[in-house]
Amino acid sequence: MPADFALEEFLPYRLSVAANRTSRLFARRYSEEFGLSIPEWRVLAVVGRFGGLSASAVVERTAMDKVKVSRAVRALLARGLLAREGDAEDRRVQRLAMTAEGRAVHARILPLARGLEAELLAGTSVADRAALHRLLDALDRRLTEMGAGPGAEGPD
Amino acid sequence: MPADFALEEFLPYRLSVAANRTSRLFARRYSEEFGLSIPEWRVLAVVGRFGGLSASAVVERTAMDKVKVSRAVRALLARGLLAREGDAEDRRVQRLAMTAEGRAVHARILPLARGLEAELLAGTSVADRAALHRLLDALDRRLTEMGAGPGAEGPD
DNA sequence: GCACGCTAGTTACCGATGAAACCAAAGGCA
DNA sequence: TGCCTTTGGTTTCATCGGTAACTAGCGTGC
Repeated sequence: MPADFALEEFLPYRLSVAANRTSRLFARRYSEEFGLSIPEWRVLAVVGRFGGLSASAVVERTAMDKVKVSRAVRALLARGLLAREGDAEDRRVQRLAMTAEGRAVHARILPLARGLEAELLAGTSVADRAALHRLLDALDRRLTEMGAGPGAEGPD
Repeated sequence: MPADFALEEFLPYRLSVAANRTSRLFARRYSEEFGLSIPEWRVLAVVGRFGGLSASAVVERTAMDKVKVSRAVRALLARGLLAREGDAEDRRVQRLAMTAEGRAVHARILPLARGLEAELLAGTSVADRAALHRLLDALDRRLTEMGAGPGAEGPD
């Protein structure tokens, strides 16, 4: 059994390092400029795209834990970026919608997010980026087959 | 400002999801079969490869927080998988080495780690994997330029 | 009509995490 | 020598995250 194991080439390790450094960098920017945590920004992003979602629909779309979504929603409600309204047909469900202020913040944070992503990918080839997405797709499928629950988050 | 932002194609998000699902899956296995957390296994891995490291050298090699390394080391010492010995030249430094039992566990966990990684990558092309590593390299460099501290970890 | 199980969402609890404070030992440097 | 900064490493503390337990409402079978 070869003992020459190189942690620095081990995929789970590399992924973890890259994801965490990225998360922290983005978290810092979101937080500095908008006072949003990553879960909050994610919820805002999906509600911004698909209006009238329920919290559990957000859970599906973001792959975040339901507790984390619940907390993020509470924070966004408290800050007046989201509003919610009980569903008439199913009284367990609360539908989420952006407020005017929520839309404003969303519109301002989007370019920041896209800009950071572009900066991160600057200098990489289109082919490599395509391969990356293919591989991440494959990984997602594999993880599901291997019985890894959803769950999406590191430190915020 | 297009509002059609697709979170599910946003790189930081995808990275985070993939890394966290992977970490959790691996953590479960390491923990079930060896009672090791991911930080512990990482420390064991680097000490297994480079003997006689100091804790701060481990920090550099693993990109983990020094506090986390400190805790992982303590746990490994307590379980008798590592031993340490003060450096003669610099009395602040404690050099880490594997015990016989540490080597045994290391030897048994390695195939598990490699096997899981292989399973994760099953069905992906060599070219895509190469692209992935290229991209992760580029990302690391970019992150450093963009002022993201090291830091490596999500939930264990 | 009502007992049972299921889903939406929240709360409670506990372990993990990391920033910052801290201690001890080195290393300039005057 | 004495001071001041830096580094190795641990401890503290506030925060975050997830599992599990809980409440409320829906729906099915009988």
